[in-house]
Amino acid sequence: MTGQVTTVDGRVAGRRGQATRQKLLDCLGRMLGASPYRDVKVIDVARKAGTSPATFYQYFPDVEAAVLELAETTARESAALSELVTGRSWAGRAGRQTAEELVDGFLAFWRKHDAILRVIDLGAAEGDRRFVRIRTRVQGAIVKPLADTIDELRSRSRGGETDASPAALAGSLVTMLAAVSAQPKSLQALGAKQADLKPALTSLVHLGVTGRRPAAK
Amino acid sequence: MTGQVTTVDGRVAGRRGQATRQKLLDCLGRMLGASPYRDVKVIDVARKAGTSPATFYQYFPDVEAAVLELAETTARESAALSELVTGRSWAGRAGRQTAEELVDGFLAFWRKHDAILRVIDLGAAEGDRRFVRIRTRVQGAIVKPLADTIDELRSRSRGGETDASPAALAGSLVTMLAAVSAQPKSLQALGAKQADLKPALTSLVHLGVTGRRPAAK
Amino acid sequence: MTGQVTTVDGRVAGRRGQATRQKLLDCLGRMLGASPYRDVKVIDVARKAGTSPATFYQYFPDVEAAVLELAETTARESAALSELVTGRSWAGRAGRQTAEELVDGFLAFWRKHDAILRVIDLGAAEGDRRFVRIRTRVQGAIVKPLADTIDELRSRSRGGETDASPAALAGSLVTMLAAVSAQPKSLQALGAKQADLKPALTSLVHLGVTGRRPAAK
Amino acid sequence: MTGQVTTVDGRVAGRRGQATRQKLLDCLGRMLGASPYRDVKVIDVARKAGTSPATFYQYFPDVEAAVLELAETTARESAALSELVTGRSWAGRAGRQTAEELVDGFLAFWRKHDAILRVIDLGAAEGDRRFVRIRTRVQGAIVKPLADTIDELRSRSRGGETDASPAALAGSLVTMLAAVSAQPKSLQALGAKQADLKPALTSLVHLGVTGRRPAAK
DNA sequence: GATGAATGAGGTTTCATTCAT
DNA sequence: TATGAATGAAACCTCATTCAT
Repeated sequence: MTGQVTTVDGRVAGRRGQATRQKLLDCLGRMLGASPYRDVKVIDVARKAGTSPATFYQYFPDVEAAVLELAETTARESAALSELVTGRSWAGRAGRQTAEELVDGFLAFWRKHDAILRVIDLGAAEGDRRFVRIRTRVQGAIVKPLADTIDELRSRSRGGETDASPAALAGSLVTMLAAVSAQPKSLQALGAKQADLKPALTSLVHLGVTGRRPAAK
Repeated sequence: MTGQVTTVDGRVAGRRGQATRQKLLDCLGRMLGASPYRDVKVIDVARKAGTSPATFYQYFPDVEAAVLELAETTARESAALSELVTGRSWAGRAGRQTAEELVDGFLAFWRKHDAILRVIDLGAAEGDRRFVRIRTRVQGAIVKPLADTIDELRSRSRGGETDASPAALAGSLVTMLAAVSAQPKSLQALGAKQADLKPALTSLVHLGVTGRRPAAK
Repeated sequence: MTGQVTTVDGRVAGRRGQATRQKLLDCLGRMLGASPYRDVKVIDVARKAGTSPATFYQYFPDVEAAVLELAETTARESAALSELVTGRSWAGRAGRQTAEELVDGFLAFWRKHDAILRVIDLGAAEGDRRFVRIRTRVQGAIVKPLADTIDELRSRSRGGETDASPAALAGSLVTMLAAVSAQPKSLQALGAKQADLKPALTSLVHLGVTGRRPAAK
Repeated sequence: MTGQVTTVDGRVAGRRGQATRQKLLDCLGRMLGASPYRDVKVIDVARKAGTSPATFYQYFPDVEAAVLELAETTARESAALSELVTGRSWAGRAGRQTAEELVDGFLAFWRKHDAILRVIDLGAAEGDRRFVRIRTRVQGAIVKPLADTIDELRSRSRGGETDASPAALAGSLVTMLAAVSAQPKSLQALGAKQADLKPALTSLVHLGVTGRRPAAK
C-alpha cells in the first residue's frame, strides 16, 4: 500500500536512503513548528538534517512535495480519529463522556500534529486542491461518523423537526475544534481560562449532536 | 488619533505620498487574496501599484509591515461587529433572528476581509505576538459582548447550573464562525450543502448562547 | 578672494542659502569623523543637517565636491602653520623650544582637522590629483620653510658635508608628524606611553633639522 | 595552526573551494591597488575572479571580511621584517648600512603590500579595532626590536641622559617610514627628488636610533 | 548515496539624482 | 529656496538547482 519509496530520478531507495529521506522529513516537520512557513527553505532543512541541499533534491522535487508527504502521513493517522465517535452512546452520563472523549482525543491529535495541520489549513484556505483534499480527509474522519450519529439519533427520537443538516452541524463542530486547537492562546487572550476550554467545547459538541445540554457529572 | 503617517525615514507624508502609500496597501490587499502569502513579493506589489520597489520602501520596511497595517485597519473596522450582539433579544423568534443576523453579519465581514484575516490567523497561529493581538481584537469585538450576554441570560434564568464558562463558550463559537468562514469550500467537501451551512451555524450559536434550540421560523 | 558662493546651477547664494550650505559642510565634517568615509552618503548628510538630499544637490554636485571644499578650507587654514618655523632659532635651548612648539602646533592642527585630513590622505594615497595637491599645500606650509631653515643652518656651519637633502629631510619629518597624529592610538599600542610621544617627536625633529640632539631642558 | 578554512555556512572547504577562495582574495588584493576602497564591490571582485557573487558569498560575508583576511596574511608576512633589525650593528659604516637596509627593506615591503596596507591604515585611523590590531602587529615587527636596540645602545654608552623613550622613538621612526611609503609622490611634490628620499630616511633613522649622523659612505 | 561547489535567477535594498511644487 | 516624492540603476544577497566527483 505504502508503495516503494523512490528517489526523484526514479531509483528505489535502499535502507540508508530511506533513513536520510526520513530524517529530512522529520526536520522539515520540526522546522514547520519553529518558524513561519514563509521562511522554511530547502537549504535550512538540509542543513538541519545534517545533509546537503543536493541530497534533499534526491528525494523531493521541492519543499512543497515534502510538506505534502508529511501531510499525507498525518492524514493516514487521522483515520484513527473515527473511533472517537463510532459505537459510542450519547445518552445521559455516557453521552457526556462521549463528548468529553471526543474533544480530548481531537485536541490531542491536533496538538501532536500542530505544525503540519497548520500548513494544511493554510494551503487549503489558499485554494490548493491537494491540501483541500487532505484537509477533507482529516476532518472527514470525524465529521462523517458524527453526521451519521446525529442522523441516527434524530431518527430514533420523534423526528420531523426541521432542524439543521447533520453534515453541516458535524462539520461546523469539527471545524470549531480544529480552529480552537490551532490557536491555543487565542481564547485565553479573550478571557477564557485554560481550564474552561474543554468543558465549553464538550458542552457545545453535546448540544450540537444531541440538541440538549450534557448531563451533570 | 490616527497619528501622522510617516515614511520609513521619519518624514511626514503629504497628500501625494499618502495616496501612493494607500495604493500600495490596496494592491497588497488584493494580492493577498490572489496568491499564497508565501509568494507575495515587494516587487510585485510595487509593480501592481504602478510604482517602483524603491517607492514601496519609502513607506514600509518590508511586506510584513504593510500587512500589519492592513490588519490594523481591519481590526479597527471589526469594532462594528459588536452591534451584532449588543442590545439584542435572545428569546423566542427574536432569538432565532438575533442568531441568524449574528451569523450573517459575521460571515459577511469575514468574506469581505477574507485575505487579510487569513494572514492574521496564520501569523497568530505561528505565534507572532503582533498578529495574536490583532486577532484577539477582532474576535473580541464579538466574543466580549457575547460572553456578557450569556452571563446575563443565565443570571436571569434560575441560575445555579454548573455550566460552561461564558467566555469560553463565546470564544469557541466565534472561533467556529471564523474558521468556517475561512474555509468556504471545506464543509461542502464534507457533504454539507451550501444552503445548510447558515442554519447549522445559527443553530449552534443559539444553542451555545441560550442552551436551547432556536424556535422554528 | 573667496569668490562668490554659488549654487550648482550657477545662481549666487543669498544669506539663507549660505547658511544651509554651511550647515551641510559642517555636518559632513562631523560625519567624516564619526563613520568610515566609505559609508558617508548624501542622504545621511542631508538628513543630519535637517534638510533634504535635493537641497544638498543645490550646492554640491556630489559628496566628493563637498569634501574637496572642506579640504580647501583646511588647506587655507594650514598656511598659518608656517609661523611655527619662520623666524625661529634652532640654537641651544631656543632650538629645543622651537622644535617643541613645532611639534605641538602641528599635532594641535592635526587633531583639530582630524577627519578631513584623513580623507585627504586617503584620496592622495589613492592617487587622486586634487587631493594630492591639497595635501601638498598643507604639508608644504611647514615643509618649505623647514627645508629653507635646514639649508640655511648648513650654509652657516662649515658646509661641504654630503648630507641628506633638506627638502627630503623636512618632508620626511613632517610626514612623520602627520602620520603619528593620524593614528593616535597606534604608538601606545606599540608600548610608547602617551607622555613620551611629544619628547620623541621633538627630539627627532631637532635631530633632523640640526643634526644634533636638543639641549636638555 | 592556520585552522580549517571554512565557508560562511560552516562547511569545510575542499581543494577546489580553497582555490576559488584564494583566487577571490588575489583579485581583491589587485583591485585594492587599482581603485579606491570606496569603490570595490563584491560584484567586481567576483567578476574579475571569473566567478559569481554567489560564490563570493560562500566564502566571505562581505568585502570587509575578505579584506581582513588579506590584512591578516600581510601581518603574518610582516614578521620577517624583524630581521632587518635584530643582530645588526649600529656602529660606524656598519651602522650606516644597517640603517640603509632597514629603510630599503621596509620600503620594499610596503611597496609590495601597498594596497592592503593602505586599507589597514585607513581602517585603523577610522578606529576599527580589528585593523588597529593588525596595524600594530605589522609595525610592531620592527618597532619592538628597534626599541630594544635603542635601549641597548644607550645602556652601553655612558647612560644617564634624559633622552626620549626608545619605544616612542622607534614607533615614530617606523610610522614615518610607513607614511612616506604610503605617499610615494608626496615628497617629490614638496621638492624632494626621488633619489634624495632614501638617504634622508636613512639619516633620520640613524639619528633617531644612535643619536648621531651616519658615517659617510 | 551523498555532497562539495558553483551559479543563474530574481527579489531586496539602497542611493544618487531629478523634478514639480 | 527648499523639499516632498519618485525612481532608475546598480549592488546586495539569497536560494533553488545542478553536476561532477
